[in-house]
Amino acid sequence: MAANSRLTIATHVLAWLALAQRRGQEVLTSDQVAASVNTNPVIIRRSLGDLRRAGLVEVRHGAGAGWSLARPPEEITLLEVYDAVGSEPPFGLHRTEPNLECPVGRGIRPALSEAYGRVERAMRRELTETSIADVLRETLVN
Amino acid sequence: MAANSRLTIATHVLAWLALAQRRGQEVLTSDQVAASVNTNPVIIRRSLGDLRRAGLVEVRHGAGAGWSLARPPEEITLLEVYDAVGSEPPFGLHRTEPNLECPVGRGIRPALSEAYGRVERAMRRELTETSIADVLRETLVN
DNA sequence: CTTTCTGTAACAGATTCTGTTACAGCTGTC
DNA sequence: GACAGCTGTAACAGAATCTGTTACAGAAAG
Repeated sequence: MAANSRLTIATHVLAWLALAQRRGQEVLTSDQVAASVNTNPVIIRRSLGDLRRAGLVEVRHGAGAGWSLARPPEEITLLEVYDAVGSEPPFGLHRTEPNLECPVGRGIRPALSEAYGRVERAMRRELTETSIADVLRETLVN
Repeated sequence: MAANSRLTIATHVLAWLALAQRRGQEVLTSDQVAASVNTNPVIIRRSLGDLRRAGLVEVRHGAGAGWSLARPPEEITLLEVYDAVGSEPPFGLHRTEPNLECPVGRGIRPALSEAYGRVERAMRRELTETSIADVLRETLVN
């Protein structure tokens, strides 16, 4: 499967908004953001819509419209972005129900759910450790 | 995207082989495994092929053919299974190259690679903590 | 040599993601 | 209040991937 790039796009958008803000530019339009990400403005608006619903960005309508961060970039973690974009969990259970007459088929789904839950918690814990400000700092040294 | 169920299928297969072995059944055919997972035998053979290439199972040909674990189930971790089935990493970078004339576009890929690397390492560390024997034990109490 | 099952190719259907066009709706400014 | 600028979202196309299925050549035990 093609890896999911939604977290990447959303993080790119937020980092760019953070930098623009630091440079004194209050808002950016989806066209301006799209120019940095090098994709279609609608893709950016979809991503920004996710981020707005999660309370991470604000939008201004009318003339001079555009987007800005709703919170300081130091306080926005990658976990919030991850949840905002609504990615699928990394592992899925069986698509078709296993044979419930087999002892393994009967009990494996709760067993795997627990194991997968531990892995996802470890992943989420690590996503908490990086903020948009961290990403921006790392970005600008490269 | 539909979550990837390859790790689930492979783990199911290994747990079933482990239980059969404990019950004195030396080998299982792909048809027998498919009956427990409730899917097509070719799906199982594809999964078993991955596991064989990783050295986790052995195959016997000819009459009375079938599959068996190559190592004790206590020593097979979910990380090995995860690597064997060759899943995509959970996060992908941009599909199209970002705008390199933008400071964010220029530096964000290495920055994100590092952050994603930390997350994947946390995930892999946690996958090491569960073995096929653990999964089978949890499965049988349910 | 026969039988049994593996290994893999080829293909169909479903699903998902990105990218694109199009257009209605909101809101400052004049 | 009309206009202009940008958002929000629907609709659709193309590419990619995954599961499931059929088919068949190949290996090896007896």
